[in-house]
Amino acid sequence: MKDVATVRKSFIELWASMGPFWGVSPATARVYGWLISKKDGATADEIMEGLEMSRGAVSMACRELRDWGLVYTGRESGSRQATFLPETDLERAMRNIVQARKRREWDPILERLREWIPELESERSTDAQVFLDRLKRIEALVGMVDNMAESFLKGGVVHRLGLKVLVAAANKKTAKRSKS
Amino acid sequence: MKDVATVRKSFIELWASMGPFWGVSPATARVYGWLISKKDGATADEIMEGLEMSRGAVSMACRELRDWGLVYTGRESGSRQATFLPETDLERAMRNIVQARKRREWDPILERLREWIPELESERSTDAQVFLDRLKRIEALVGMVDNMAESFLKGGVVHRLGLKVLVAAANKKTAKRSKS
DNA sequence: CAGTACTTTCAAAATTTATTGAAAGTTCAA
DNA sequence: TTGAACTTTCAATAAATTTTGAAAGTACTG
Repeated sequence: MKDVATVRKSFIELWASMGPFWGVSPATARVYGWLISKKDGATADEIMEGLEMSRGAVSMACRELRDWGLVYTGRESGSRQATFLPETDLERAMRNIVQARKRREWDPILERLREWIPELESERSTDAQVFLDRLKRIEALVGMVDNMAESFLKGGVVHRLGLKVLVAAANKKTAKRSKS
Repeated sequence: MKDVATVRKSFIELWASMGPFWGVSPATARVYGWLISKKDGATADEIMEGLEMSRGAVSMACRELRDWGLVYTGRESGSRQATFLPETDLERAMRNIVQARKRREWDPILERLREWIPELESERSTDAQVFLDRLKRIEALVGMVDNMAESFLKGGVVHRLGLKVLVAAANKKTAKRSKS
């Protein structure tokens, strides 16, 4: 039986290692993980102490988290010190991240792909035609993922769609099992 | 009107910048992008020349791409030199990557989350209870994404699901427009 | 089986990215 | 308005990652 502190520590490290995947540095992710694992919000000083980070690092991390909509800044009355509160609705957190990254990274990609296709249309060489064909396929695939992301952002697709997929997957498994 | 060489160059740089997102280094992604943009496969020397990379770098990149199932090694008869051919079915390429990353990164995460939950069940403090509750929510969300990935890997969900989503999104848009 | 053509490895160098902490900036109670 | 309390910034430093190329390894040909 492990105690809360041990699990918390492991959890925070796991969360930190997932940071780069979501587009934030490990230190930033660590702060979010730490906040999630605590009952109440925390001040910069508490975070500093809890994670052994410098004041500057905590400040940077919290600002980034606020930009992502993963942390809110509260203010205890009678104090000047800001209190940081994590977004605990993880689905909303996920949506925030997906939305921001889509805008920053995905949309420009799609735009550039769509720019290039007409530019190659008039080229005659086989080489150009093969390249054009591949660009079109890439555009189609990227566009589709884009549409899925769009739907996800426009409301709880996670619920509507996730359930459908779950059921479909379950049915498939059963079907396969009964065959063999 | 831009020529093929210009578009190719831009495309390769875009592809390189997407590399880290998929889990490969920019140099590795650059090689794949270059291969996709060419009609035929290429030898290590041709890649070296085309991308101004060292022999070692090309060798590393191609090995990594082969590990991911994104490049096949052919051998021209009468020559000792290996020819590298890209996987041009991008949906399959995507599936290869998703599968590999899921196994390497996602599955261990889920496993650890599921390990921690029972360890906290017996803790009494409010702090532990709040943390436990959040872990459970995370587990549910991660588990759901996992199921979706699973379905995607088990066959052309991209087609089945992607179309549904597309249609749903289109319907929604229409509905909204007719309201306002 | 020896020679040559090609490939892979890996330690060192270069580059990129993340972190720190001291200084500048901001806010608020009095 | 002032000064203390707190926050942010950013240049310097540290860490991590990527790239290179020379040396070692492998396999094909005659």
